[in-house]
Amino acid sequence: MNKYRTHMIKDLTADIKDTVVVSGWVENIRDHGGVLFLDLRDESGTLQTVSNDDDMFKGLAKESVVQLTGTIRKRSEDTFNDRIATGEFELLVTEMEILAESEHELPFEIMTSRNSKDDVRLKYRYLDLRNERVKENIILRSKVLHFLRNKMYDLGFKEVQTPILTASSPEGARDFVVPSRIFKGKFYALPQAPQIYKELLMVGGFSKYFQIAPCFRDEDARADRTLEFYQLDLEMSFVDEDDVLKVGEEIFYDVFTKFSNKEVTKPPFRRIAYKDAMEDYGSDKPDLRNPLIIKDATEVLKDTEFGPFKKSNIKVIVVDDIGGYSNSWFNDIVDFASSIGMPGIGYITLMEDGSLKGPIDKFLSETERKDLIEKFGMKTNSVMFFIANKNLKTAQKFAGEIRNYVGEKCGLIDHNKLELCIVNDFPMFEWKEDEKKWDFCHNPFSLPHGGIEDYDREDKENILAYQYDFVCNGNEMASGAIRNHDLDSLAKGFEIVGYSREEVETRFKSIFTAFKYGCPPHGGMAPGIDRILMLIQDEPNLREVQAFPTSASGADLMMGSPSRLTPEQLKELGLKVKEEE
RNA sequence: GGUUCGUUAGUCUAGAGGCCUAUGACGCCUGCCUGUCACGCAGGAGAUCACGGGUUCAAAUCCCGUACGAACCGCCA
Repeated sequence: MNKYRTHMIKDLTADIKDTVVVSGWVENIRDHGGVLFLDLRDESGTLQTVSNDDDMFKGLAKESVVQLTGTIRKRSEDTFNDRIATGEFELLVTEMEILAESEHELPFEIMTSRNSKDDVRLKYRYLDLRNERVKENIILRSKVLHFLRNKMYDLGFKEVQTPILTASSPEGARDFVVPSRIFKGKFYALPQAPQIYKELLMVGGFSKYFQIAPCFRDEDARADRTLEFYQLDLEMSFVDEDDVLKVGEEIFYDVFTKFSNKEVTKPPFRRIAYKDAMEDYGSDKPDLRNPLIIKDATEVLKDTEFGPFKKSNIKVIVVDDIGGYSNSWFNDIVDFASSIGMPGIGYITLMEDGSLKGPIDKFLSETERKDLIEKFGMKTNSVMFFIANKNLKTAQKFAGEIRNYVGEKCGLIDHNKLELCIVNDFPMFEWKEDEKKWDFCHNPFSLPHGGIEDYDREDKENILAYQYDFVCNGNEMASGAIRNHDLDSLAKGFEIVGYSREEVETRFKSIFTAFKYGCPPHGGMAPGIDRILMLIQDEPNLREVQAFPTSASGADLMMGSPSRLTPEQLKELGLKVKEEE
């Protein structure tokens, strides 16, 4: 191949007769006195090498970079190692050259790096990356990117790159900003998403655009949310909602079936209206692996004497076959409920003799008992949980959390499934009680179902938008919409949340000007690459599928960012920084 | 901004007011060993118990604060 290696380790076979040169890292040395083994690792695999020279590997530290020359020798059958691909042969080393020595003491052992705490791993991420599983995640990421890119080209999309230095946008997440040296006192912003650019591409005549786009949001991170992440951003013109959803279904189905062994939902995915998702699952990202469905018992219990249920929305969840569980089992659920801020959670068990048992029972009338059992299909030994709250949304949200918790606790979740659905028909507006005003529920640029006339409706909470999320196993995987390409309609939507037409035209100048010159109907979506990888690899944390992640607080422990600038740099940028004492 | 949990040799970890001159494993160093493969055996070095303050006769251990880490709420159109 070249002067460093004749083969990558994965390309070695037992029958190679010529002299072999391989290079890589020393994974381990086993000295048996008279016979020594050195495990060599390169990007492609691991190889046992052997020497009978006691001094051959003397003083050599693990993880040093070496070049080994020798010949391939078949192992005797009783010394095969079926744990590595090269386990039926070894390299008899005649010569070793140390290309780069490593410290003898490492921050952690490569083989078990994933057991170390996150901060140590991130500080020495390049060592962590040598770990097989960590490396595998990043290699898989490469494969998925390759696959998605090919897929998009196959589907007739054109890849277009849009600026990273762009303008701060008034809506949405906080922007990361970059000071301009030339325009002192002015700032660029990093894109939260290439939203406006891709719509302008539609105006520019591109009908199928995609980009594997970096997105930046200056908001607090979570296990499934980082400051910067990648989306498969796509937009299409002359399409309706179904056209876009079909593309999304194909992308998700293909990428999951290709890279995961789990059972993947076949298209078409179930469409669930936002309202139904909230009602049945207590979430706009329902985990459909969980068979539990939330029911509404408000009507049945409308005359209840039980204080916490009075004048409340009452949600119930029935779980079969758990009636016999211990008090502490149920107390754990009560503890969970209190940990998420619920005032309490009631439950009743249907006994064999048809009676009900549990803390709530004594507050129920005979009619209520009968109705609850019949209406919600309680069987012997099933338990009904009660989630009550005066605010409907709160009741739904709490019920959704209980549904998730109990579903997992009861082992009802099939972890061998990737269960997809599409939540759509999001409401355009929601009423902000504290501000006493309407606000956009999702994306202000989405098209309302009824067009511009919709905005004249009195029941603004019922105005629905062509807006949709792809959801998998309870994770929001992609978000998208058919956009509103009518200027008057857009302006009217903004009016409802309190912006004058002049204001809107100034704030969204590019869009409002561009749309005056013939904007085709268009829509799109943006699947999250990191979350796709997280699900494929079953990682609990997004950072496991990123090559160089920051800590959850956004600090890069390896690079030391964010960092201070020198006074000279600040001066050149025209910036003054308030010093910490 | 808030809630919860955490921080003990290079790494992971034990520890519940005096049994701590801090446990164990891995790693590291030295020696032995001709077939191991997360080799084995023997020996050795390695920890101001995150930092600052307090309570106490006595603190790794209890309390307060700070820093850092993790999960979550807010936030993320």
